[in-house]
Amino acid sequence: MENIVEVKTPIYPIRTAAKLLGISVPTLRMYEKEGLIIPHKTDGNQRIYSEADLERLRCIRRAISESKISINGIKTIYSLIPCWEVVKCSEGDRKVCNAFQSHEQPCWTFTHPNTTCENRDCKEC
Amino acid sequence: MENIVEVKTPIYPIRTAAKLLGISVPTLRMYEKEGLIIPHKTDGNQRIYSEADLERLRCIRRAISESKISINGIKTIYSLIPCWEVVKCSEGDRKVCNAFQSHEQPCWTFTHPNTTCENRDCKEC
DNA sequence: AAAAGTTGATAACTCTAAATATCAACTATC
DNA sequence: GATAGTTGATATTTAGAGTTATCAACTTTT
Repeated sequence: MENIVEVKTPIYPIRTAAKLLGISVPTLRMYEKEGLIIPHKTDGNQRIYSEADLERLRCIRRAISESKISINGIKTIYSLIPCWEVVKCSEGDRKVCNAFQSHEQPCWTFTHPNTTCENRDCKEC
Repeated sequence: MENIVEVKTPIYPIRTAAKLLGISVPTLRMYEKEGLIIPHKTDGNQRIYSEADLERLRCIRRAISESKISINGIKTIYSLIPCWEVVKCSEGDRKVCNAFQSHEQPCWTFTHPNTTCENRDCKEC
């Protein structure tokens, strides 16, 4: 448990994260714009990445550079994850869930007003 | 039932299929090489496409041109389809199934020796 | 058996997705 | 308050995926 808390703690500013990943800052911001990652932000609206974020980004990087999967492909793959099976949300929740039927975007890019998922955090590699 | 048989009947030679899809013959052959489609072949090893093949290819075409999903992305998406849930194959079958664990290629690009799937035909859009 | 269409393989081309560079305005740090 | 780093937005570059062209050998059709 200790461990899980630690890897999720936001510590790296964008420049450091970029350096650790071997990519540029604009690229990192672009991944966020595409909805592939959602880092923590400071009160002043600056991004801070956790160790878990970096791991997720390494996974994305591998998909792009090695597996030759396009960003839209990754988005679609993420959107195929049936998060409702993981979360076991209610029938009622599903009816108002925007993510339940789309395959264009990962579930976490949608808003989940008034559902079990409101503050959840999904992922997969 | 009649209908299903009809759409699966191979009728179009490659040139016709290419024209109907608005793409070139080499492209069509490339999709096959990538494992996205497996058309019927004549005794003389020439491809013949069914109406169902064309529909599948239109789906692939949309994924590439409109959704901007790379071919490797499509392959991965196809490989994520849990065919074993559709087919309800046995535990024994799964143990010898090459497709059961990989996410690099669609299940139908693997050989299925001595399993329920031996002569099956999967798809999704 | 001649004409039209096919095969697989290789080489060449064309786009455009992905990455980067650059900017003025803002935030953090010392 | 000055230096370093950030933000979002736009413009530019580039690497290579996707497509097409071309080939001699083969198949189909008439």
